[in-house]
Amino acid sequence: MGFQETFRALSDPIRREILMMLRGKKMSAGEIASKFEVTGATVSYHLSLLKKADLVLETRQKNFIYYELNASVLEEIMLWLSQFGGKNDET
Amino acid sequence: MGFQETFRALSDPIRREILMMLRGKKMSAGEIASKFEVTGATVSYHLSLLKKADLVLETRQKNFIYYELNASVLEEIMLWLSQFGGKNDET
DNA sequence: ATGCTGTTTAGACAAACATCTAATTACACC
DNA sequence: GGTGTAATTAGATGTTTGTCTAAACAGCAT
Repeated sequence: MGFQETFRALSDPIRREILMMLRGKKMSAGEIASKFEVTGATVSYHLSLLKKADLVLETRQKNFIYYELNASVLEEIMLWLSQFGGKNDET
Repeated sequence: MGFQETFRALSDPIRREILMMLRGKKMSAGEIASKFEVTGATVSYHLSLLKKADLVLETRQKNFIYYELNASVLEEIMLWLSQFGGKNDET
């Protein structure tokens, strides 16, 4: 919890890419890792940060670990951002 | 430009606080710095990052430098965030 | 030109980050 | 119990970050 962790998590391109992949469907760690050039260990590290920031949820099944998006935190961020003029409020 | 810089800029509590201070009114660098415990040099460093991320604009006047909010980049961020379910789209 | 005030830049440094390789854990299946 | 596959954790390493002190720059006033 906390904006610090959330924004930091969102600051890395790999992590943003992971979140985008996760729109709609769950994916296993290996499946996610296969989409990147970096090692599986590195992707695992990124997943752990996303998990710590509460941006993804994990569920175990067989010996796979599936990740899915948790959009609720992103909505909090949107809410926070909306305090800055939001859009065209004062036409 | 780029989400990397923007999110990174938003990840620091001091920088978020500065942005909130700047809602509505311009403030000089010294005025901003006086609100924090850290040195003026440190605040200057944070301001430079905010400026680089295009989140603030500066205007010089006398020997003061005034900063003001530039909300447009924040709106881009909101737009990017809205791809993640936005709200309660699929009731 | 000299000095004063506001602000930034330079240099140093500890802490945090992203990445790798190697080792370890966690399950399932034979 | 042993083997194999999926994934994480540990340890090492180079880079980036946030902070400080001290120095430099920019204007204005004298």
